[in-house]
Amino acid sequence: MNKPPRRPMTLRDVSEASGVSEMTVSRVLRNKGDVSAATRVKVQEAAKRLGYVPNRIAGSLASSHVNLVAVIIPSLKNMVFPEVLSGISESLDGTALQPVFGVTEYRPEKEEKVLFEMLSWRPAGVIIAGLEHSDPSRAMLAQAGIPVVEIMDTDGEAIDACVGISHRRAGREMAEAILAAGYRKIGFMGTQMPLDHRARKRFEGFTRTLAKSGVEITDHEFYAGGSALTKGREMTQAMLARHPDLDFLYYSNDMIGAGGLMYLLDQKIDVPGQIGLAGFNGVELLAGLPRRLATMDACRFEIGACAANIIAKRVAGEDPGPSLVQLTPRIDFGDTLVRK
Amino acid sequence: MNKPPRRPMTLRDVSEASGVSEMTVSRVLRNKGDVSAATRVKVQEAAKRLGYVPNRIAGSLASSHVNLVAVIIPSLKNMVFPEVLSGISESLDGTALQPVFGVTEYRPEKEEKVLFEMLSWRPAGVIIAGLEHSDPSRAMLAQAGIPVVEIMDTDGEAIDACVGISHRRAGREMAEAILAAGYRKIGFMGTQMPLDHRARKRFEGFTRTLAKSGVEITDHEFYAGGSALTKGREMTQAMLARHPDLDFLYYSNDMIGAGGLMYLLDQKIDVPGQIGLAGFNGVELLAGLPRRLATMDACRFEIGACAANIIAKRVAGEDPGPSLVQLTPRIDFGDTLVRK
DNA sequence: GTGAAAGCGCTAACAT
DNA sequence: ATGTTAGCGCTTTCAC
Repeated sequence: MNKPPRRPMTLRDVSEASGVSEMTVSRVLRNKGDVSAATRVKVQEAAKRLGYVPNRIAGSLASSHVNLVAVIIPSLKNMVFPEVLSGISESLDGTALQPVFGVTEYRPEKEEKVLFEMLSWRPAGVIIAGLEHSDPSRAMLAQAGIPVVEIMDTDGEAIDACVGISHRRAGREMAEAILAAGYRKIGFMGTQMPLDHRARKRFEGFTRTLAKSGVEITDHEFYAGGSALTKGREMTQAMLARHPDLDFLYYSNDMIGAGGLMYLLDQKIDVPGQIGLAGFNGVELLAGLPRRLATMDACRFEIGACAANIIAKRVAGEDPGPSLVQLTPRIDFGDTLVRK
Repeated sequence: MNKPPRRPMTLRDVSEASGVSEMTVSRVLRNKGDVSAATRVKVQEAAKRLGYVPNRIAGSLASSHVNLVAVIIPSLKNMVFPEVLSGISESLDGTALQPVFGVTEYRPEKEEKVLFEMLSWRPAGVIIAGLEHSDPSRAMLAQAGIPVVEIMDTDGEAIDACVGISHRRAGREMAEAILAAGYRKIGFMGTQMPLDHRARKRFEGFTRTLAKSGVEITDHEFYAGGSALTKGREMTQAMLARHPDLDFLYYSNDMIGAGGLMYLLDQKIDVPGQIGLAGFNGVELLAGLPRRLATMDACRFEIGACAANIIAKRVAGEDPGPSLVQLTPRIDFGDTLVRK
């Protein structure tokens, strides 16, 4: 039985074990340059036998190439972001690039910290949620000299590239659909998140469009914490108690919308006859509900995949295509938003 | 307007800008060693003005200290894992350590690749889901000379430390509860995942315990892909069509369980009078459903937090506590598993 | 309290 | 096809 070596293994160990120079070992392990088949085999065997794991820290320092892509998102608790990550992960799968994730909790200071931390590893690119960043954050991104893709939102000024949807437009289109369907007494429910700029923009797009038609939302409520489904239930109940004459409820996400839907069905309220409903995100989950909630897909997976693709292309020196990719989600009317 | 420098900034730039030696600049930036207040201020100002971001690749190579913790999980699509990540992330928040995530898609080869990739960054520790790994993976982990915490499952042989629950026991306890409640004609539904060892162990614990009481499951079905809620619906419908006399349905996760519950409620079937139901995971989501599905908490957040804690303690040289932490989830009977 | 020298483990560039 | 040399940007160690 060999004890595991205390000193981590180096190229030199493989070199000695195989009787081949460090340089050639390095070449074999990276499939770079011409190496004779015989040497190649000798080296590979030695490396495998020893269980050699290269030290990328040294490698990256020497080559000034890093195969990391920094990905910065607000949260992991909202399924939206894991889905974006999946898109990134899958899109990067064929390449040598590797995603590294950081979470900001919707806090600009935390974003700054995480960004600094990640940039200190000199990643090959950055994918970051949103267009709103502190000045130091923007400065860091601009200075980094690497591709930066801001994702999820296109309403604003991008530093470099941008992939997402217009949340103002999403709010606007939902408002238009609701008005077109004949609803007029409208309530809004959303998360209490001053720093969730995308939710804010949807809300703004929504209320402004209503205003243009002379409609003002009758009631609105914002929540924080707790199970979204439960909150949707509770808020819906409370809002209808305050305004029994409401004929439409727009929810800033599908989860609370689903909660509201469940409540209304429990109460035997006619949906969408008496009250119409809509959410946002197009979460796959909802497909199994008794009635399909109207919603709008946020293109989460696609956004991740496309952003990663831009980074990969740029790193490879290929043409990454346009630096602004605006996806245009369509309304899914489901069963809860229909002409009265 | 200054153009962003093409050559990334180094300590030397800060040194020159501040008139202080590189060495002292380094000390200031790391709060190490004695530096006069005057010099400290000079350096900090220069660093800030220039927007200097240290190069941790060089730093880590020189110091052979890396502040990364590798976290390896099967998937991001199942909310369970983002929750574990949140636990890790929060637990590491006070420390200098930073989590780095890799996804295996439940495939041992991919796990091996991801592990190799991550170990090549010489992380300070590894947190990895499950106890089942390929021989090369186990060898890498054992050789790495860093703390390794295997999480989520305690049924097996850990390489180093282990934090999780016993899924066999979870299956067993659920079986016992179901039998105690008087149910006898039992159906099982789960994911078609030969490589999801935890689901497999729950199933084994479940069926073995039933067998001890002379009960064999009447029917079972495994699904792959699609919306879990929808699948739960469909499978439940199909299974009841095959066996209308079933009196209990055990689902390997809460999502398909919720789908089943919705179907049964739609059909006006008496739950839990005619049929009892149980899921697994304790997903917060379900709190808003019309009836609370019986379930068992998988302690996801807690597992992540505890694992991260062990790594942090070990890295800090403190006592990490016992190397096997077995959490014991209790059954939440909800409204769907009650004595008949 | 500060600085100079050496070297972390690897790879680019240049031999041979 | 293989080896040699220099150095990536920082920190450790030791000197002052």
